[in-house]
Amino acid sequence: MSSAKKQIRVTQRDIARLSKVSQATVSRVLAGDDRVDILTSERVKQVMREHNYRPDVLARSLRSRRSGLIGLVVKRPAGGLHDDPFFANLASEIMDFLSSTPYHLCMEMVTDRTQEAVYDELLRARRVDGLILVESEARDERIQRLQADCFPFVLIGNPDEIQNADEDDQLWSVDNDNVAAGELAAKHLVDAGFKKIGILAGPPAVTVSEDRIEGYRRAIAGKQDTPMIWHSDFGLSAAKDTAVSILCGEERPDALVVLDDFMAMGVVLAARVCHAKIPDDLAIVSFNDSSLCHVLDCGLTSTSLNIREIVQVACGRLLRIIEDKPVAGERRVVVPTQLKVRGSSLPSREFVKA
Amino acid sequence: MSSAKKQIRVTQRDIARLSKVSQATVSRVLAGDDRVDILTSERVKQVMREHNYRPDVLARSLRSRRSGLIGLVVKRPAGGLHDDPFFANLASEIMDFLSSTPYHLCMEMVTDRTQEAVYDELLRARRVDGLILVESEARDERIQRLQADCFPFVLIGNPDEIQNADEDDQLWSVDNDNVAAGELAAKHLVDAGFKKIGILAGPPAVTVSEDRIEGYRRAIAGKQDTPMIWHSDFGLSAAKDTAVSILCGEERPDALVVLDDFMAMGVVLAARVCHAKIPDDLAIVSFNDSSLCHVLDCGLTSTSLNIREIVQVACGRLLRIIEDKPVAGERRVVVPTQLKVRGSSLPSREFVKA
DNA sequence: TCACATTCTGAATACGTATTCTTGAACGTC
DNA sequence: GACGTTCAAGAATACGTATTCAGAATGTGA
Repeated sequence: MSSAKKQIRVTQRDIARLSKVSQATVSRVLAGDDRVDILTSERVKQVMREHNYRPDVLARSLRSRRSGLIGLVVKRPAGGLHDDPFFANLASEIMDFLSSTPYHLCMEMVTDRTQEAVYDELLRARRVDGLILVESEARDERIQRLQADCFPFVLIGNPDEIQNADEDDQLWSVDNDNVAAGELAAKHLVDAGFKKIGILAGPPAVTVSEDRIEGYRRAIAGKQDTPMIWHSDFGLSAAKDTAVSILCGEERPDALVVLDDFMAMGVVLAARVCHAKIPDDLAIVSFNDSSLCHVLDCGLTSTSLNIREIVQVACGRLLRIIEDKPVAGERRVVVPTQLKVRGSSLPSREFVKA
Repeated sequence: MSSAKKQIRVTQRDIARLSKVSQATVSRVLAGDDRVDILTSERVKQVMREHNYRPDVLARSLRSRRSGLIGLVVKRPAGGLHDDPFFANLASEIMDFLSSTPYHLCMEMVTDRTQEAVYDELLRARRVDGLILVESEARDERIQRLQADCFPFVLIGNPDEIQNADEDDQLWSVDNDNVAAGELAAKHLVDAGFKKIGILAGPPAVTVSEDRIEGYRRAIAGKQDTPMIWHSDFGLSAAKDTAVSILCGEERPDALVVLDDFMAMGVVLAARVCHAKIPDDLAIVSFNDSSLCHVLDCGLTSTSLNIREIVQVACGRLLRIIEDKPVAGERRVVVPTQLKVRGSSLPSREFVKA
């Protein structure tokens, strides 16, 4: 019985009929058009309120050729999204930003296999007005397509490897300077007096790995003879395994730059296994400044990526591009990182070492 | 120059003109209507391919009165979503589920203040076809409204407090049995031989707190004279503070049921501060079975909520409701939980105690 | 009084699709 | 040869809105 209750929609036509005006006038009232008589306007508004009118977003979208949706496509990592606090942060900040705009967030998870279909569905079918692309791997062919289609998008990530030779092609991007961030992190360890500083990076092909390694190289240049570089998959247990073999190895580092907080926790576990005390036997600096940093009792020194600011810039620009307004500033915005120093990089024998 | 490249849309009318048929026929071909001649159909399809045609989701939505979007509204917690792995999991699983359907996920973050507006925008404006509601607090007036409007939704959470007296009102829900989960967790500690088992719950008004406390009570009934119950806000540091005062208090428990993994990590930190060894001085069992469980070197015993299964049921039902198909099974589905036993609840002196 | 600008509003149209209604032809059947 | 029947496909319409165009009413200046 109750399920038979039919959801009847109040349209502008209904409001028009009830206020003895035309549908066009109702539309104008809604748009705040000044050319409509103040009295008429008030009357119509009153009727709208009385009948609880709400414009239909579907019709409006068709007419205006705008869906009001911003797309965020994330690639499904091997073990689900669970372990990646970066995306939770990102999505959270984006929602936060969009909540003060007329736009909404449409989030999609793709695998390599479904990527093509999702692209079609989201862009060509006009489901979203614009796209936020999060790129970790260099040379993504998607970007070429988006540019070719003149589809509004911004890139969160490093465009260097991607940048089209054609200067005319608009590629707006925002990113941290990961080289600088890597340098900052490693330099902090150098300054703290460590002598055998290593870096545990993610897989080699990933831009963020490469960049931070480069920064690390710069920081230790002249301070340390040979760089100590290891790679591991992202995720806690992979990092732990690698870290165990590092700590049991010949050339044990006394400090480690680790590519993210989850991996750092893996290193922490490995250190316990290998009886290395943090920070005295092994100092750690990592990236992301997630809540994991507080899980370590002495606190994990980590690099804040200022995701909030990244999102502000990225979304702000995307909306301007969508609405065809001029975008101010550089093509590529670099958001500064900040090192949050905590116990994991502050050895108690600091002065002894120095 | 390049920005002037105008995105021209290929419509059914274009395809119709080019294949010398009517627009209606093109639509029929697209729908796979058998009443269209096979030769015509092939010809039209060929033209579609040649011109890279894609139906316009906006127009289709207006016509079919379906947006193809599923809404997920999350309340913004005090410190952002970052600390809540539950939502990251949930969103991730939902996206996963929807990726094999024609639906997409529209995620929205609200505060208490913006809740009303979002409800209007999402539902009344027909932006989404259905809603996944995640309810922690009892008696949410939103549910009444959704029911009154006959809007398709499913509830993830316990409907007991919410359930309308009117049996006819459709309220589909899926949830863990948190009483059972609480009982299971506490019983595990009883069986392990602990004598002074406490529970560190979240804020009192929250259903999940109440239910698990109730389960805890049942488990210790007859085994332990007085229940030891504490409340704290969610989040690592709040839990840590509370845990410190617990461990420094008069009646120190030898085992603690903690409401989620993040709070449990807070307890772990507190234990270090108070020189309590885990699990020998303090055993811990918590909930969510997140990746945080592996951050503790001995492993954190935790209760898997089977979020994947919850999402399967919830989304499966929601889609059937939206498409007006009969929904099978109970109004309220209870997804079982599983205790993942790890080191934090396995004292080395287990047999000594027993 | 007439020409003309101004102010408000209604009629008509378009957005791109799905569907209903109608038509035309081909094909028996009586 | 007149009359259903069936099949394929076109014409027309509707979904709910925004916008363009046109018209009525009023006021203004000569």
